[in-house]
Amino acid sequence: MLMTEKLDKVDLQILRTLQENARLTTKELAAQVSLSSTPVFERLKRLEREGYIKKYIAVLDADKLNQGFVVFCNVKLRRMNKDIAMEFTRIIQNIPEVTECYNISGSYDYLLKIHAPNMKYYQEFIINVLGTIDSLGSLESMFVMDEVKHDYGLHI
Amino acid sequence: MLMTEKLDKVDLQILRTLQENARLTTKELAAQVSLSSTPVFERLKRLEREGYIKKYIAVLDADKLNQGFVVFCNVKLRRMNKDIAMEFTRIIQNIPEVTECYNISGSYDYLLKIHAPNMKYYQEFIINVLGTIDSLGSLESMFVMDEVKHDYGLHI
DNA sequence: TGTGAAAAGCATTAGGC
DNA sequence: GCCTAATGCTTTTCACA
Repeated sequence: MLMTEKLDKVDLQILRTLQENARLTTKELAAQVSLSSTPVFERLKRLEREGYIKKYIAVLDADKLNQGFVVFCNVKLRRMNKDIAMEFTRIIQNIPEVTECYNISGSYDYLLKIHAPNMKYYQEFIINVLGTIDSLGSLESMFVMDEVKHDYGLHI
Repeated sequence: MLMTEKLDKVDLQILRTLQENARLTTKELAAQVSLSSTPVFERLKRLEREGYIKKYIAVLDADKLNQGFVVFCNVKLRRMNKDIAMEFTRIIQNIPEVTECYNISGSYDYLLKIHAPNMKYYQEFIINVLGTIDSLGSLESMFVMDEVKHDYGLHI
């Protein structure tokens, strides 16, 4: 990774604003930072090119789309070694219900975030999908009762 | 919440596509679903209006923005009752390092996701910020060593 | 619902400070 | 770096199938 120049206040303001609303026009962004469209357009392209902006996404309503049953799942592997870990992470990539997976420190090896339509679906998912992964040792489900806070965006 | 009509295949395809790239033009979206711009534009407005699309965001690179030290933190309250829970969640809303907070089932009451620049910052954050919350009982940090998977988008 | 055409507005480039 | 001005697209509206 090449070292890139430091971001100035305007760059940071652009990033902050886009974290909140990625569909603003260049013109609207420009108004926010008190510049004309041209420099904002160029800065934006630079920020994309240099990887500060990874992608633009639409955040959907999980409840309305029948994916509102959310579970964090702690996973311990059968044994933590390279082959078993690689097998596990490879399989996880192809399970769409698992939307996030982190290798973490502590009593467990991985933390998964799982989206399902409901408890029944989740129970069957555990039995028929996660439970069949050979590299998996043990598993602990933490059901999300309430999403208290979800900032899409960093504190920059 | 009013009951809205069911989504058809085209609506779902639009949502799926926007989860991947929220900056596609109406025209590009239209090409994907083999329609002209007009109906796609109208469907999009409807999906926004009815709340299927909550917002559009730019996903930034946390490492490049000095927020790449990520920790999941299990929190147990001093006592789990309404007042204490409300106080805790109110405070959490105003801590920018805490990007996510879930009320969960299990041995702990809350699961937090925290972004920090580095371990030293995090340690001071625990002592000076989280540790000073009166409603907090105990705390367990799980450090993210690797983000194995992060799908921005639901399986729809 | 859909199409296609037209008006209004934006993104993008060029030329200059 | 920035600006303004010009261009070619896109979005958005409208008339109509």
